[in-house]
Formats: sequence, structure tokens, C-alpha cells
Amino acid sequence: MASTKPEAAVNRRRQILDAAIRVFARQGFHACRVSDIAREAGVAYGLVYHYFESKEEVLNELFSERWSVLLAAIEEVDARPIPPRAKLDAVAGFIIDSYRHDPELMKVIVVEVTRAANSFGRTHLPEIRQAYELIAKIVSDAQQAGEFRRDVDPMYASMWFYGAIEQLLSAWVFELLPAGDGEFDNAREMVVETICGGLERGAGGR
Amino acid sequence: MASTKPEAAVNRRRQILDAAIRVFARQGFHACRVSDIAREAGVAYGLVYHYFESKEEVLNELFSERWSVLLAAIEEVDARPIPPRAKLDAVAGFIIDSYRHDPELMKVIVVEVTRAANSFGRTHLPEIRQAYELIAKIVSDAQQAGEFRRDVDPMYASMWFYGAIEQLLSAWVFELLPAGDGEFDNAREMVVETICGGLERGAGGR
Amino acid sequence: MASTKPEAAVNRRRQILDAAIRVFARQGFHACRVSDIAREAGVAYGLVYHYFESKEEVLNELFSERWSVLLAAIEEVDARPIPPRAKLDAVAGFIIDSYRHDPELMKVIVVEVTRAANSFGRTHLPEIRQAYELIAKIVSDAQQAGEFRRDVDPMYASMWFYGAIEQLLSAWVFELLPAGDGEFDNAREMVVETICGGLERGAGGR
Amino acid sequence: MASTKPEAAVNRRRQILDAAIRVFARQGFHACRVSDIAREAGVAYGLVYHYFESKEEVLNELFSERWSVLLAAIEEVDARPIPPRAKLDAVAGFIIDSYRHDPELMKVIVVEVTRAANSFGRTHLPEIRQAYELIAKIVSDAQQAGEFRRDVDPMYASMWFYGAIEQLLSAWVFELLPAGDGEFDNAREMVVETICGGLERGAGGR
DNA sequence: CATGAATGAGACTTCATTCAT
DNA sequence: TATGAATGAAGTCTCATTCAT
Repeated sequence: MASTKPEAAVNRRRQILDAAIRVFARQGFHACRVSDIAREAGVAYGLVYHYFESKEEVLNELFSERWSVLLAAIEEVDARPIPPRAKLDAVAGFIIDSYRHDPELMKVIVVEVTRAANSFGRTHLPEIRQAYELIAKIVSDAQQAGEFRRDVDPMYASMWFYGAIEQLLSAWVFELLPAGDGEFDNAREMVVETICGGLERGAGGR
Repeated sequence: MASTKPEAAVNRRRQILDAAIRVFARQGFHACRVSDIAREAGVAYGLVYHYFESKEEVLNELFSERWSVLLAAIEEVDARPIPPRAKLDAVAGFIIDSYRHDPELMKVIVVEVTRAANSFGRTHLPEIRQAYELIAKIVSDAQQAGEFRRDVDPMYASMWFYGAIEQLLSAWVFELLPAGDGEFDNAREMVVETICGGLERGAGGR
Repeated sequence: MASTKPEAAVNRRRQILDAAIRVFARQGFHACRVSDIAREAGVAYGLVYHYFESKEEVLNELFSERWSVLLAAIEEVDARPIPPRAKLDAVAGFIIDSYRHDPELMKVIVVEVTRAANSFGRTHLPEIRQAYELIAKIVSDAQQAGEFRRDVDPMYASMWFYGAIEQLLSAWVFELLPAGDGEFDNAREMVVETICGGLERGAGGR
Repeated sequence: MASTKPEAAVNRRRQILDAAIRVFARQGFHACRVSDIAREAGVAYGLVYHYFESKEEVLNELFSERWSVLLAAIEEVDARPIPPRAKLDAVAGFIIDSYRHDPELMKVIVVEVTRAANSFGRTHLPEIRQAYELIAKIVSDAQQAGEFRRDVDPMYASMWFYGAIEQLLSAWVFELLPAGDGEFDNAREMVVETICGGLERGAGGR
């Protein structure tokens, strides 16, 4: 009972964030108004500003919250004693599963932040870059270990790997390609097969 | 005399479009005002509305103008009697050269349209899809010819190929990676090597 | 125990008032928020509304509390059996000493009420007028007694006397003139010398 | 005809400024909305922002426009080959006449800027100080010439002189004292008589 | 063709005040 | 008494677009 208020507060904040995900996903960050978020959350206009500095901060929060999980996941994967291809498979799997479990949130993150580097994403370039670098490190280590060819810059490889997956997500989001459990698994398998295949190939020879 | 005006008109239009490229590249589509374009072009405020319906139409025009060239280029490349890897190399080369020759225009196209599918790009999804499909056709034909492995959906492969290149362009645009002639050539070579490598792998066997 | 609360209440009220002086002085009445006062006082947001009707009432209180002291002081001075110049010297001394002893409070009173007759001060015009009239009475009596020239409207004289002192305070507040004990005494002496000098002059002759 | 546009533009600006005087005088700067100014001027909301950066800038303009005239007037007066008392009489006359001819504008200047040093006036402290200093110079010169007593700091004298007049204007504005041609002339005469009287007194002796 | 003044809807944000606990 | 979450009205400023000249 004594803890009702703090709990309520926490819930309110969550309630607004969750509403924002739905609104951002449906209308887009720029096209929606703060009042849309408030209405979707079922709270008063001003309450959004009680918990967040601005509309931007809501998106900020949403992104950072999720992106930090992604970064942690990549690091955790990298620490596992498994071959690089398995690592990249796990990373791809994590990203695609994120979309599978919460397509609206991932749509917001990809569409409004990650692919919107010009406007909003600029703020988050450092965090985004971290993901690239973690992936690059996996590639780089694999090159050191002689498992990936050495003539590809790890950052380039990282771009291709991440870019390929992001393009996939975009295609699902904008319904250029059908989405569904079958597609998710198959796409993950194939993207890893293709990119890793290209990176492994001739690892010894070249 | 009589022909001066139409000519001037054409020039005016071009003048505005070219100014828009610089302004969009510098400030972004949303952050810039129509008056910024007019000032950059050295024309009066209202003249932009003489030649274009709206600010959006300016971007529309810019995109369509360039994208149709890309589509034509891919078709032309596909028609050549060369192996699929050479075709994809030519396509990658065309895109990267576009950036090399006019980085501002490509920045606008990639940042404001292609990667902004939610807001503005939605209008152009059909044209964008065409590019994906033309690339997919190259892959598909290669699979038919036994040169690429058959278990990868050509549209997926297209996404990865295009996504990888777009990610590269983004990285250059946002200075996550250094850009320059050396990088351009190397990146093209390597992205083709990697993706095609992955697609070719076990083409016969599997 | 039973008496703790009322006592605490009184203290709380005082605590909020004192905090308000600092906040109003620092940020100005309009520019500060109720929450600033609460934070400065170290109490909860809503408590301010427990003791005061509104933000205005806090300022009201501050003003009335101090202004009534000023009015009483002038009346007390006027009752003394001393020459008019000595009376005005005492009044000037009282005002200047008020500033010397609590510059923040006087800043608030002068800046936010007395000189802000348009917005907030309007409420207090009657009280402010009383001060003018008390001073005018001193002048008027001096004229009756043949000590001040009779051709100056006592209310005008009051305005000049009070206006001169208020301008002095403003100059100190806004650091147009240096403030300090030396300045305080000299300014008091000189303002009385000048205004009374002008009022006495030719009192007999004209 | 050809000059219609520029002319119109100038007029529009003036039209808005004049409307702002009435609105500021009637409702006060803070209490009025930009839309009130626009309505009073009979123009569209946004036009105010076409000519001015913000509501503040409108007041800025109003103040600077008028204050520069005051400064010029004081300088001009000081240059005349007349005794100091005549100079101060001319300065007081100028200020009081300004009120006589445009009481609304003077109300705005005194109430919203000059006496509002805390909020808005802060921006204009330098200009306001100039006026004080010009008056102080008149006093100082008179002291040099042996016409005013030397033991009064010229800046103090300036404060008293200006403060007395400003207090007078305030009293008229807030109807603490009746205003009218008779009062204007009498007040000017008497304020000069009193202050200069005080300043001249014992000029030789002391 | 060309100009740029004029329009006005729209969105963000602030913050005094209320109220349930 | 005390708390601070919740409310929502209000106002500033922006800027795409129109239109008279």
C-alpha cells in the first residue's frame, strides 16, 4: 500500500511509453501529436510532460531502452565459445526475434531512429556505431582466427551484415515482403549463410 | 525572344532543383523551409510554387529523375551478355559512382526517400520495389543458370545486396566510415565479392 | 506534541515566504514557478497551496507584511515633535535601511510590486497611495507651518521624494550605481538635502 | 505606383506597431496575446511574425524608437547655450510633452520597460543608463560652473530628477493624480523648481 | 514569369492549480 | 499536514501555401 504511488508512477511512465510505441508505429514520429500519445495512453496531455522533457525524449527513451538490450545481447553472444558464423547467426536471430516479438517497437526503432540518421538518429549515431563495431569485432576476430577471409574490412562486413538485416526488416515493415514465422527463420538462416559464406570463402586461399 | 522565356523557364526549374539538392542535403527535407530553397536558388519565394506544386513535389522530382536513371542502368546492365557477378558488380558500381559524382544528390535520395519509407518514401515504394525486383531478376536468372545457389529467395538476396550498399552509402554520408576514391573502389569490389561469394557458394552442390 | 503542529505550521509558512523572497529576487515573479519556491523552501509542491491561495498571494503577503511596517514607520515619524526635514530624513532613512538590512526583500517589493503597478502592483495601489499621502501630509503640514514653500502641491512633492528614493533603490538593485554603507548614508543625506532644500527654498520669499 | 509595395510594407509595420501601443497600454505586455495585436491592427496573425521576430521585439522596437528620440533631445538641449536650470526644464518638458502627446506610448515605455527593469527592461539598461548619464552631465557641468552645489553626486542628482518625473508619469498613468494640460505645465515647473532649487542652494557657499 | 506580402491552421510546451492518498 | 502525480487551458511561434500586383 505504501508503495502504491511509486509503482503507479512507474506504471504511468511505462503506459505512456507503450502508447507511444503504438502511435509512432501507426502515424510516424513527425506525423503524430503529443496529444495522440496522451489519448492512446488514456492520460492527460500534460502528464506526458511530467515524465518526459519532450516528444523527442519519449522516442529517445524507447530507442535507448531497446538498443542497450541489443548491444548487451551482441556482447553476450560474442563472449560465447562458438564459431563466428554461430555468433552472427545468434545476432541475426536476436534482431529478427525482436521484430517477431514486438514488430511495432522494432518498426519505430528502425524507421524513426536507425534509418532516420539525418533527423533524429543523428543523436544516436554513437550508440548505433557501437553495434556496428561489436559486429565488426566478431568479424575481425574471425579473421585473426583464420576463419574469415582477411581482405574484407571488418567494418565493411559489419555494414553489409547489419544493412542486409535492416533491409529485411524494412521490407517486412513496409510489406514489400511477406512476414511470418516461416519467413523469419528462413531469412535468418539464409542471410547468415550468404554473408558468412561470402566472408568464409577462400579464407585460406586469398 | 520568343524562345528565351521557355528556355529561361527550364533553367529556372533546374536552378531550383539544384538549389533544393544542396538545401535538402545540408538541412534535411523537414528542417528546411521553402524560403531556404528559394534563397539558395536566388529566386523569389513564390517562384518555387510556380514550378512545383509543393515542397514535396520538389523532392519527388529529384528522386524520380535520378531513380529512373538507376532503373534504366540496371536494365541495361542486365541485358549485357555477362556473368551475374559482373552484372551485380556493374550495378554496385553504378550506385557508388552516383555517390562519387554527386554525393549531395545521393544523400538526399538515400536519406530523405529510400531510407525514409515511413514518411516520404512511401510514395515511392513502387519505384523502389522495381529496383529490388530488377536485382532479384539478375539473381533469379543466375540461379536458373546454375551459377547461384537455388535455396536463397532472389528477393532476399536483392535486399541484402541493395541493403549492404545502402548501408555503405549511409556510413559515408554520416561519416561513420571514411569516403574517397580508394574506398569507393574497394568497397564495390568487396561487397560484390562477399555477397556473390555467398550466393555462388555450393551453387552446384546444394 | 499537540502544540508542535501549529508551531510547525507557522514555521512552514515563514519558511515558504522566506524562500519566496529569495526566488522572486533571483528569478523574478513571472519567471519563477511555484515549484521553484517549493524546492527552495525544501517542501513539497502542493504545500505552497496549503498555506497560500496562489503564487500571487505569496507575493501579496510579502508585500503587505513589509509595507504595513513602512506605513507604521512613517506615521510614527510624523508624530514626532521634530522639524519636517528631520521627518523626511527619518523616512528616507527607514526605506534605505530596509534595503540595507534585507536587499532581497526590498528588491522584490520595489521591482515586483511598487514599480510593477501595471500587472501586480495594481492590487496594491491603495496601500501604495497611503504611503504617498502620509508623506504628502508631512509636506502639507510643513507648508502650513511656513517651513516649506506653499506653491508646490504636497502630493507632487511626495512623488518626487518617494520617486527619487525608489529610483535610487532601483539603481542599486540593477547595479547602475554602487551600493554600500557609505553610499547608503550619503545618498540619504543628499536626497533629503536636495529635495528639502528645494522645498524650503524661498519658503518665506515666494 | 511602382513604389506601392515597399510603401505598403512600411505602413504595415507601422500599423502593427501602432496597434501594439494600444494593446500594450490597455492590457499590458504580458497579459496580451500576439493575436490581440494582430486583431487590433486588422492583419493576420502571422503577419506580426513577418515583421517582427517575437512579441518582445515589437516592444523592443517601440522602446528603442522612442528612447533614441529622448536621448537626442537631451543632447540637443545640453548643447544649447542656456543655464542648467533651463536645460533641465527643457528635458522635463520634453518628457512630459511626450506623455501629453502620446500617453499610451509613454505608458508602455515607462510601465513595460523603464520601470520593468527586472524582466524586459534589463535588455535596455544600457540605453536607459545613457539617459541618466546625459542628465548627470548637465548637473556635473553646472557644478563645474559653480551653479550647482558640488557635494551631490551628479548621478544621484540625475536619479532624483529622472525618478521624480517618472513617478509623476506613473501617477498620471495609474490615475493617482489627475492629468491635464494645467497639471502638465505646473508639474514641470514645480519639479524643476524643487530639484534645481535643492541643487543650486548654497552653490556658492558650500 | 516573377515577387514577396499576407494568411492562418496547427503543434509544442508551460505551469498554475487540483486532488487523491 | 504533507505529498507530488495529474489535469488541461492557454499562448507562442512556424511555415506551407495563396494571391494581388
